[in-house]
Amino acid sequence: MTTISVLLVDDHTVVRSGLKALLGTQADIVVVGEAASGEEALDAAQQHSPAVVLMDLAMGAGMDGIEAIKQLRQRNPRQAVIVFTTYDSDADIVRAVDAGAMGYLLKDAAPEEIFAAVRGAVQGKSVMSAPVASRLFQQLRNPDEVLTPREAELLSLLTQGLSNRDLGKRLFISEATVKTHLAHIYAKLGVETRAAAIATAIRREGMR
Amino acid sequence: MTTISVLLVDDHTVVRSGLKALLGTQADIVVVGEAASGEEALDAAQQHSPAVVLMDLAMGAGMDGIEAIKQLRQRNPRQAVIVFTTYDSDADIVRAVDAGAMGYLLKDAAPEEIFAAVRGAVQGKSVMSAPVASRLFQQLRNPDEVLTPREAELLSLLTQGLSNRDLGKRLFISEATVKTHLAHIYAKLGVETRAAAIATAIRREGMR
DNA sequence: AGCCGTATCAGCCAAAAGGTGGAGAGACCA
DNA sequence: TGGTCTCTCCACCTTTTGGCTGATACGGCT
Repeated sequence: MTTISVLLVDDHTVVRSGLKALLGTQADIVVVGEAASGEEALDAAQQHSPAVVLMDLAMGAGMDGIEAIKQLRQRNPRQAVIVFTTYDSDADIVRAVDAGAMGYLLKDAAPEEIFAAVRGAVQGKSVMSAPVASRLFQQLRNPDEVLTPREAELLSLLTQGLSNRDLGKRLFISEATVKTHLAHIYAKLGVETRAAAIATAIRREGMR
Repeated sequence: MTTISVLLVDDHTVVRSGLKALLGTQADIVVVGEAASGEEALDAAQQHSPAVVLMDLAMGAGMDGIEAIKQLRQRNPRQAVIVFTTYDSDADIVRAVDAGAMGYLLKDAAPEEIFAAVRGAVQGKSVMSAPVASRLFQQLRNPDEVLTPREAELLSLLTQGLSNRDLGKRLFISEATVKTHLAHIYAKLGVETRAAAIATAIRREGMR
């Protein structure tokens, strides 16, 4: 039996410690490294070449999880990345899958779920928590309401309270394009104003 | 040296596991029980009579952390409860302290911080994470930044995504008055736009 | 009685946001 | 090849919001 090497990426020491303890009980899984930020994750991945990277999306300052996934995938496409986060936000799921994530687990997942996800990932199988799966399922039924990756990215910045001008600067697009995206976002979220969009995004989409 | 018995309350298996692993490295601290909900916490506390309860505030369904703290304190006032949660929302901090919490730690706290908090708690000392302390300190220094009841009421409606006109109708005041209140709210929250105010209110003030 | 905080309202102006309609480029797929 | 999706951009216009400077009224505190 081949052992599966795993890299843990989470800015919470407690969570890394917990994952290490849980994964340590499995004979075929070995934690080869830990990282507390996106930057550290890239370094650690380079150094240890883990088969699987278990990564939180929200990491305080610096590079966020999505960006880290993109770069990890770019450097080594054979490395499987599993998202391990607290919230099942529609936008995050879309963006993570888009960035190349192989799985999407919630932090309240049972240990068996985590083990199964790690083992599945090395075989090219996607494993996700039930709530995540049901969200994706719902989106399949109403494809008109699914935000595109770009829209999700914009919405995420919108919830920071940025103006259209700032959004444009941040995303390197014109204010006109920002307005176009916003109009689409409003339609998909079923709201009419930026204020309602933010409220909906933070509450329903779990964006924070 | 007396050992300190601790009960862990968190709906995330990974977090409980991590806390157990970290606390297990300390000779004077023993984890005597775990619970995944407020209800379980009350049972476990009855059974194990721990000196300290480390508790998350957000726990899926059922009783929330604040309510659990109140009941724990009511049943055994000598038991110290330390909040161990992800967010440092003003509202949550106030409510937790009000419910009788002895400390307030964030999940990105260093292990040493957690140990110190547990040891401090049995001696009647309050320990809190730096961001939490700085929030409380800030409020003491700048009472000017506390919202008036009317402002809080308006802010609450604002987070529903209402326009100035709608706010006026809802509160039976003119749009001019709404704008005046908003200007004050923006100043107190330290923001410049309605969007940022909503984002701040929902995240920091815990309005939802 | 005078002061301060709170809540109410007005007018004016500049800036931002939203609505409408249109359009081109690139990717992807049938 | 043609259709569809996504992302990008523009112009024009209306509505909304925000900044500023005022004002009145009520209650509590000194």
